[in-house]
Amino acid sequence: MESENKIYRELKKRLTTDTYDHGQKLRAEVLREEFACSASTVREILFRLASEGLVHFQDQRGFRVPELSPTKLIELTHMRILLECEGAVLSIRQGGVGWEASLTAAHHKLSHLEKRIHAREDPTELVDLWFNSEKEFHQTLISACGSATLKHMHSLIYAQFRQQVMKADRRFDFISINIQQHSDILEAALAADEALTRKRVHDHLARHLTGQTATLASESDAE
Amino acid sequence: MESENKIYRELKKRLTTDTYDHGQKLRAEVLREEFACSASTVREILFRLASEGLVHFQDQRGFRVPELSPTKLIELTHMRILLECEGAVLSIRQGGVGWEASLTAAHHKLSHLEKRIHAREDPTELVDLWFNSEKEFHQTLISACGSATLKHMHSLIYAQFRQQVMKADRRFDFISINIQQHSDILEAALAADEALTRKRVHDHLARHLTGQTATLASESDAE
DNA sequence: ATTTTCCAAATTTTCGAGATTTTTATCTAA
DNA sequence: TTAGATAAAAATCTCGAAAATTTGGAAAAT
Repeated sequence: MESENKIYRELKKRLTTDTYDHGQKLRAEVLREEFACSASTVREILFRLASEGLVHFQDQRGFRVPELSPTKLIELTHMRILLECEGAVLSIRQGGVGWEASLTAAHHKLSHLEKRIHAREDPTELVDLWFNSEKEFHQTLISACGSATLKHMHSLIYAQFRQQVMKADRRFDFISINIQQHSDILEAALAADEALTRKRVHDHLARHLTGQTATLASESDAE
Repeated sequence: MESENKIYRELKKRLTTDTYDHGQKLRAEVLREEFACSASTVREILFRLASEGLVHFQDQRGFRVPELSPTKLIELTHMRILLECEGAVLSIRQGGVGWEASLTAAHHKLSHLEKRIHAREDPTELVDLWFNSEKEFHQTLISACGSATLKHMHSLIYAQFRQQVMKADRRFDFISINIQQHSDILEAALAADEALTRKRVHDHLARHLTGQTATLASESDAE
């Protein structure tokens, strides 16, 4: 009987880091057993995740991991660009030295990790670390925007975005480009160049705007 | 035993149109009785509304209508400006004649209603109609943006915004200014003037950015 | 061979009661 | 009188089982 919040976090993590397949059914009975709690508790958590967009709910037909959707990914990317540009610019204006320090720190950790990934043959073990570091960097970028609402919206969008790309991102085809882009964003932000920051955030995310999901490898065998 | 979705919609309506007071406790037992369903069903719906930000949940302490918060209102207004400007500009680019027609229609209905309100001594009966028309106009404004995600985010923000101002808006102190501003937005949008549309959307919402909630009248007696 | 109908199994949804926690009221001591 | 502790009351949370719905497959009909 784990604490409800623990189960929520564990499920959210699974839903955004490749444990489940897109389209897979989430049977309440199975999860109930796995987490040693009642079906109602699982149901409650699944509803919560459903209204965050991380699981798909259909009346009388239960819960599923949302399908891969190129359209959805493009929309989520647009929203990320909109929110992160706005948040970054506001942070530049209001953040001060404390924000610059934490952004530098977040970038340093991310950069270090990305270089390790780049050097490795098989970076599988580092995937989870990367998910966390990359998220932290982007969250820090907008952390001084002054709006809890904007940050909350961003975290909702980011989680759904992550869910859409969780399979593809595991291969790190883009890692060397990414290292450069993260540095570029840091540079522009520290220089307090608002227009340049916007451009670089946009460019960083632009590769998801094409519609080609780049999902070649393992196919998702639903159910 | 009403259908779950019906209860959800009814509760959402109450939460955004003045039926409840800010800070009021939402006792599961009371609602259970009122809607003739089980406590678990009510609980489920309240959780759903909680993750939309329309009710406040505290572990072991139940659910409440969120408190009035000037800060929150400012943040929500910023988000509305951000989302509506983006959505309107995209709609201008992609909408075509169909969109222009429906925006004109939505404005016509809203305008007609606002003139009736302006003419009346006591517009109380028209409040609910206005809530719907005003919402429809702003939703139509962004309806051709091409992003279901953006529209969904906007509807989340709009509902919370409405909840924050539901008491103050009932008095319609602003109605004559509003009539003009809605016309101005329509005009700029039909002229496909992106910058002007942005400015006018901003100006329309700017009165909520000051922090003065203008809550003089009835005080919210919690509990 | 294909479609339709119907039944049984599996899954989801609702429910009310018992366990746990918070809140309120009362009592005692400083 | 105030503060703290204790007990009673009220509310929330968890749970498993009953009710309702969907799904899968066999039998019947086209």
